[in-house]
Amino acid sequence: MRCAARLFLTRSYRSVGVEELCAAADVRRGSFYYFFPAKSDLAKAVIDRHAGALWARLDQAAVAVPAGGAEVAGGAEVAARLHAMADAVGEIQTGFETRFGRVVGCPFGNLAAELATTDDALRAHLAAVFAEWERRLAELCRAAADQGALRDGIDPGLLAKSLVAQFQGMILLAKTGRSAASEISQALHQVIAASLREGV
Amino acid sequence: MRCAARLFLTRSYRSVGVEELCAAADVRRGSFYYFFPAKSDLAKAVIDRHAGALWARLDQAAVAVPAGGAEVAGGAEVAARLHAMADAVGEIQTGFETRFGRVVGCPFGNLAAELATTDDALRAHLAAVFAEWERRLAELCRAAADQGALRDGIDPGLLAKSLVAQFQGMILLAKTGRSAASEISQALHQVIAASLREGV
DNA sequence: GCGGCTCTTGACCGACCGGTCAACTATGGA
DNA sequence: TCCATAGTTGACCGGTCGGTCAAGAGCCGC
Repeated sequence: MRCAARLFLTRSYRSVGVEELCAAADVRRGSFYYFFPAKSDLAKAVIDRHAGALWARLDQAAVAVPAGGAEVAGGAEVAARLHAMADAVGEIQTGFETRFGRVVGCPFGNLAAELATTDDALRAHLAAVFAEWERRLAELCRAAADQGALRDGIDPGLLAKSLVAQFQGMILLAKTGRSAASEISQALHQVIAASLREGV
Repeated sequence: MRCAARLFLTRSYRSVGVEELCAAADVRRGSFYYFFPAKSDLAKAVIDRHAGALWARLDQAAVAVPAGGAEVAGGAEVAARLHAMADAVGEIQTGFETRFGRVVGCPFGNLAAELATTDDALRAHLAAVFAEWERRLAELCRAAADQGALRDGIDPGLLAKSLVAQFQGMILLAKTGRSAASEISQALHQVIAASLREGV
């Protein structure tokens, strides 16, 4: 599964055959099919693995923000949490960038773009990951809205979705244009800052 | 080429073989290779076709905005142009949605995600399209900045890239989550509105 | 030693992949 | 009428795809 994660990330799902997958892991072809009914089940397992890592990273980013006493700060804490989330996903990508020498894309986004139209089970599985990601951000955005930290006209739910989209889009552009991973979190910070009221 | 555009869009590059491509166009396999050296050259041609359509649509959106007398409006015109751009790309997607019954993704984004890591020539070709798209938006954003229409701290170049990314990300989420195309332009409008000064 | 279980192995399957090719036909100008 | 050129055709290539399977290996309690 570690090898699969690496190969799917640096190349793509369809471009990596079961043969190559097994060779990389020093496993024989037949053994693979003893544990996985099909190649797509391996992909599902890889997705779950990445998802677990992402939730852990997001949780870690959330607790890293010192809890300011309740809402007295007028949303400063929730704003810091949003920026911390942006940094967290940005750091995951810079990690990939140093490991592989270039931006390789989001594990979910890559698979989603490639397989959403051809494998409905994987599509649904990835949709659930995106939904959970959005839900976590929406919680934060709603909290920001409740504290009056969002500008007029900003819908917290749409902002949450926009942030996931911003990340997915930036990483696609970085991967295609061979640009640096640092741009990704920059763009996220700018969108967040633009959505928050002046001064928070 | 029309058939190829449809099949690449509704499925994916690698999932559609040359055989099927030819069958859909009622062309024999050998004839195809008389005109295209390889399957990837067809993809390149399809990309160019889509790109031409996109530039035409963006130009059309630009002239649709009535030119307010110079910069006296304090950026209202340039703001309208930005929103018109968002509507234009949104309409392209709703067009696809009605044609195919679901959000099928961006012709460039789909191919970029799938092929950026496995076909460097196509990757570079797509990167050029994204760069041109960004350049067109950056022109608008810089004009907005010159007229003082952008909020403090908003970098026009980064905003331009963010808008392309927002579109790419939203469409990926819509495609994966089987949601409506209308969300795409909504998110774009919200990002644009958040980046502009109050009142413009 | 034995039976039963988990796991491994490599040969094998049909289907399909992108791409080639020599032979053929249709067309249009001289 | 003849020829050159443009375009067509379907058989064919080696390679790879995801997936199957019967046989066997290692290990366990008994």
